[in-house]
Amino acid sequence: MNQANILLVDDHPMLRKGVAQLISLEDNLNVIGEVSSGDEAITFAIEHAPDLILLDLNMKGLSGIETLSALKRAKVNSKVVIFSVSDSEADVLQALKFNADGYLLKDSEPEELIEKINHAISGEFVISEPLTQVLAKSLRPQSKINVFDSLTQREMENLKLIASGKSNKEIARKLGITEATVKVHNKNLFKKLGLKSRVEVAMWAVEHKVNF
Amino acid sequence: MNQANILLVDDHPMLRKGVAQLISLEDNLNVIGEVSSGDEAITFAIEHAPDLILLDLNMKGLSGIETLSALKRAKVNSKVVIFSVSDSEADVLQALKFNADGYLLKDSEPEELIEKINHAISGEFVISEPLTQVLAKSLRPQSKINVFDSLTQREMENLKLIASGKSNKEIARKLGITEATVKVHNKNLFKKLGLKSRVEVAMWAVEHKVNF
DNA sequence: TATCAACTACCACTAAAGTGGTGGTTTTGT
DNA sequence: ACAAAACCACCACTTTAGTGGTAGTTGATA
Repeated sequence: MNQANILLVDDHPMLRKGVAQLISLEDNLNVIGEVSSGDEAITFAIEHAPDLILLDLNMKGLSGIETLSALKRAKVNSKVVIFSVSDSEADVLQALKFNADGYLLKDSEPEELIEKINHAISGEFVISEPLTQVLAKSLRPQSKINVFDSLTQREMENLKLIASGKSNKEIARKLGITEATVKVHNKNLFKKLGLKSRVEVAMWAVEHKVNF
Repeated sequence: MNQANILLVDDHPMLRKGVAQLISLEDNLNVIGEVSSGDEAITFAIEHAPDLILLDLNMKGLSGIETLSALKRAKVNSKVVIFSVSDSEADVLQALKFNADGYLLKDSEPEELIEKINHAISGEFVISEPLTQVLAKSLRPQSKINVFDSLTQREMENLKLIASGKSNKEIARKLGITEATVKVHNKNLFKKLGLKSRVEVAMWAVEHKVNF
């Protein structure tokens, strides 16, 4: 690849100029477009198929995430790297969920930014280093302090076994009690967690990162 | 805190010496113990309650993860930071799952190691920078190429709704078809995925990072 | 000691989930 | 053009899940 074509999407013209300026200093990178909204980004991307799209998160109109999602749905082949001020867990996770090809912070050092952009173009997933903590945190088990230890031993066991896809009959066999009793524990479990089916219990377990 | 007390756990004496040497150069860090197995680590930790435990993953006898799990179960208050050569996704994720307080690579630069150890002692979760990619990857949706698009539109919709905890009746209403038909789609869905209950389907969806 | 909470167990009943078999429409390959 | 395959829809029927109520045992607490 000679030059990689880049599209900038951000509703702050000044910031676009700054980034464009920075990128234009690299002779293997080329800004082929600057737009200020998600709609424009989608139109432009479909037409010009840039190699990489640097996408702001907080825009008027279509949000960055919506734009990302739309781009992916439209099967645009461009790499899409989020470029945001936000280091909030929710934003980062949502970007990952919708298959962003990277997430860079606006306060990155210019050199780092250029370096990561190059990596992204060559197909690597990139993310600003300070976000490492955020990612790790979202993968670690939760506090477990509240609802969690209001559960009895049996209820806890049922919780885990339900989340493992076991039927009441199997649970009964495994715990050496009757199926009727298993159902009672389930009933109590549901009430404590405010849920109404074993599927919800299973998803609750995932949500709260229960080890089963 | 004047000096932080550190326990080294690794079955390579040479490596322990090296790390101990490095740490002893810092006057706020103090190696109070070196052991070569998980069992010893647990005994020592309970007795001396070190501030931080640097724990190797690949040991003879109790594995690092087993040791970690045992330490946490024993309610040892020490921070436990994994210190390993492995950058494999499985190892990192397992460490997180069992509530490690950090994961550092053995090929880290000495300065970085010291820095991260200090952060860990002050309660921060630490992780070597190269592992960022690993974490991000594990949070991103999967390839989706295989089993995934062998599913029909309806089956896909059912999959998502089941994982959202919806009942067949609710799904039927939402899709504007009868409950009987929903059940048929479920049946086919189960067969294609090789599962036998909606709970398994829900967990499968989580496993494969389906967006629902 | 009286009481409360957890665990166990059983029953009867309702609701929901899952299975086998039918048929009709659209898509695909020959 | 036509058969095969894939998809969607429905019903009847069986199995599993969930609810309400009763009750005996144990261990902790007031």
